[in-house]
Amino acid sequence: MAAPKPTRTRRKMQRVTIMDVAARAELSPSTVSLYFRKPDAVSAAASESIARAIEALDYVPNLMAGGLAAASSRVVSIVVPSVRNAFFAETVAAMQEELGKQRLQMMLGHTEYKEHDEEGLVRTALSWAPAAIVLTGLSHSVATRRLLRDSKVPVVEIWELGSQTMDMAVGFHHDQVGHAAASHLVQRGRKRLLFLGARLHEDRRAARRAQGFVETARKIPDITAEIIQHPAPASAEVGAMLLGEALHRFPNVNGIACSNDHIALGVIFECQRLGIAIPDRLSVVGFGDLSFSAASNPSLTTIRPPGDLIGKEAARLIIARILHSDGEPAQTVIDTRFTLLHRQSS
Amino acid sequence: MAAPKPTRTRRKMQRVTIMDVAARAELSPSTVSLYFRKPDAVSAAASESIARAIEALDYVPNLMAGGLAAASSRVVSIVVPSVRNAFFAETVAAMQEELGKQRLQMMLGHTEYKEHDEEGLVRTALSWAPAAIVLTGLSHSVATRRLLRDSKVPVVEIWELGSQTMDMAVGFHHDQVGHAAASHLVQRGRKRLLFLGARLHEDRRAARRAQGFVETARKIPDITAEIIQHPAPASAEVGAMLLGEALHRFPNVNGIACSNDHIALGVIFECQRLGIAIPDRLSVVGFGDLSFSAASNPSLTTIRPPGDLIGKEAARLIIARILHSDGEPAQTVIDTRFTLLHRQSS
DNA sequence: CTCCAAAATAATAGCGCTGCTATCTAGCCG
DNA sequence: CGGCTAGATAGCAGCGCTATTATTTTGGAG
Repeated sequence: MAAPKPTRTRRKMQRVTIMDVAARAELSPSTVSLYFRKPDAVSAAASESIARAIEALDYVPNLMAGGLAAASSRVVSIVVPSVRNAFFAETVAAMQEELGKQRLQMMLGHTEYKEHDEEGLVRTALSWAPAAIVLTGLSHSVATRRLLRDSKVPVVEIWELGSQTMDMAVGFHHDQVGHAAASHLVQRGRKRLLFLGARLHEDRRAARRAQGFVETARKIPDITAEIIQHPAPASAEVGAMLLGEALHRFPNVNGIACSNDHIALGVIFECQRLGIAIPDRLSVVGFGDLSFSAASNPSLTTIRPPGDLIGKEAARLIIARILHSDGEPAQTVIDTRFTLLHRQSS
Repeated sequence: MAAPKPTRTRRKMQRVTIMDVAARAELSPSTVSLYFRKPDAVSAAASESIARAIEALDYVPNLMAGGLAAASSRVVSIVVPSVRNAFFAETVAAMQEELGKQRLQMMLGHTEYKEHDEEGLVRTALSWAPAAIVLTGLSHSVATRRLLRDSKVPVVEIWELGSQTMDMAVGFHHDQVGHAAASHLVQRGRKRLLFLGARLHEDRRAARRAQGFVETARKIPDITAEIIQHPAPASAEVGAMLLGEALHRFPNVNGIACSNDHIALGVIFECQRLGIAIPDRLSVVGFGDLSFSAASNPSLTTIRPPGDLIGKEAARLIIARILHSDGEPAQTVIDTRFTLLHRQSS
C-alpha cells in the first residue's frame, strides 16, 4: 500500500525539551546538557545564549529523563518514624536546607514506628534510583540490608550510634543519654530514681535511654531505679498519668527522668496540681529541649539532642560522597553528642 | 571500513529490568508491564509466574523510566512553610499516609516562610512531572501561577481558604478563627482584648487571624482590641515576652488571644510567675491545640485547626483527580472548619 | 467443526536526557 | 606558517519503561 500506516499517535508532548532550547540557542543538545551538568565546560558566549533560550522558552528540565539516562537521580530518600515528632521534623528540615543548596531533592517516608514497614519504603525509595538513602536508627531487617547492599546506594543511619553501621552514620549513643540523666539526678542528691517512658516497646531509642538510665543508677551504691512505661505515644497527658502511677507505686521517689519533654511537662503540670514542689521534693529531667521546655515553670532540665546538626551532617556526608567522590571516605561515623541543660526542675 | 567501531562501552547496568523478569516468566516485557499497571488484564497463570520471577530476581521497578515513558510520575510535591511547625508536620504526615495507600510518593519542599522561594521549589517540583502539586496558602507569585497553569498539573492549595483558588483547595478561613476567638472572649465577659502574635509579617495566615479578631471585637460596642506582635517565630519565650509588653501597654487587659499555643503557653507560664490568676483576671485563648495544651495548668482554651484532616482531604482530592479522572471535578474546595475547645484558661 | 468476537499477549516506537566519543576550533610553539 | 594540543561543541546510542497497535489464543454460538 502506498499509503503509509497512520503514524502512531503517541501523545506528542508539547513540553519544551532540551532540543528546543538547543535549537533556539543555535547549539547542539549536548552542549545544553553540558551547560547544566558542567557549566564551566561551556564557553561564556554559549552559556549566555543558552541562558537566554531557557528564559525565553521557560524551559523546565525533565529530571526523570536525566535520572534515567544517568542511572541515578538527584533525590535523597529519607525514612523517619514520623515527622509529627519534633525531633525528626527538625532533622528533616535541616537536612533539606543543606541538600537544597546542592539542588538535591528529598523524598520522605514514614514508618510510624512500625519497623516492618521500612522494607517497603526502602523498596519504593530504590525505585527512584536515589543518590542516597537515609534511615533512622540502626535496626533494619535482613531483607532491607540486602536490598541496600545490592543497590550500592550510599546509606546514612541517623539518630543512633552503636557498634555497627551499614555505611555512614550520624547520631549519638542513647544509653549515654540515660547515663547522663541518672548521673545528674544522683549528683543533685536524688536516690530514689524513676524513668518514665512512653511507647518504649516501639521506640527503641527511648528504650535504650531507659536502659542506660537504670544501668548507671544501679551501679551506684544506695541508689534505686525503676522504669515505668505507657504504651501510648508521648504527650503531657501521658506524663501526668505516669506520674500518678509513679507516686502510687513508689511514693518516696525523688528523681525522675522522662523519655521526652512532653512527658516531663505532664509531670510538672501534675505536680503543680498536686502541690508537689519541684525541685525540692522531686527533680525532673526531660529529653528533647522542646519549644516550651525553657519557658515552663519551673523551667525544665533536659537533654538536648542536636536534631538539626544530625540533619546537617547527614546531608554533608551524602554530598561529600556523591559529589566529591574523588577523596576517600573521610569520616563516615559522626558522633554529634548531646547536651544536658540544667534548669530549675532539678 | 570493515572493522566495526569498538562497541560503545556504556555502563552495562547489571540492574534487573523488566526484561529479565519477562524472560524468566517466559512472557513479553509488555505483559509484565501490564501486570503492574493493570493487573486485572493479565491472566491468573501469567500473573503467578510473573510474581514468582519478580520474587526470584528481587526486581525493583525503575520509576524514573516509567515516569518518563508515561510522561507523568507517581510523585506528589508538597510545599509547606516548614515541617518544624507542628501544624504542617501533621498535615504532611496525614497526607503521606493517604497517598501511600495508592502508592503515591511525596516530595517535600520548605519555604521557611520566604514566599519568594516558592517559585524555585515549584520549578524543581515540575521537573519531576509530578502527579499533583500541593501548596500552602493562597498567595503565590505571578510566575508561579503561570508555571503551574502551563504545566497543567493539578494543584491543591491547603491551610487557607479565600475568595479564589487556582484549582483545588482544602482549609478554612483564618479570619473566622479570629472572629471565633474574639466572640468567645466577649462571651466570657472580657472587654479589653489583645491579640498576641509572632511573626505576623511573614505568617499571613496568623495575620489574618489577628485581623479577624480585631475586626470582630471592634464591631461590638464597649469592646477594645489591639494587636501586639513580635518578629521572632512563635515560642513560649516569645509569649512570655509579649505578655510583659501587653501588661505594660495595656494594664487593664482581660482577654488575650494568641497566634498559637506556644505563645499562649508562654502567657500562662508568665502569669504563674507574676501571680496573675487565669481565667479570673485574664482569659487566654490559643490556636493549635498542641500536645501540651490540654494538660497545662490551667488547661488552655484553644482553637484546633484540623491539620490531619487537611492532609487527608488534600490527598483524596488528588487521588480522585488523577486516578478516577472519569467523573468530573466533584468538589474542589473543601472547608474543613475548625473547633474551639473551651477549657480552663477562659 | 467453522467462524468470530473477546481476551490475552507481543511487537514497536519512543519519553527527554546523559555519557561516551568524535570532531572541530583556536591558540601557541618552533 | 605548519603542526599540535587543549578547549569547545556535536553525534550517537541507549537508560528501562509505557502506550498504542498488532497479533495470537480462547471459548462459545451456530
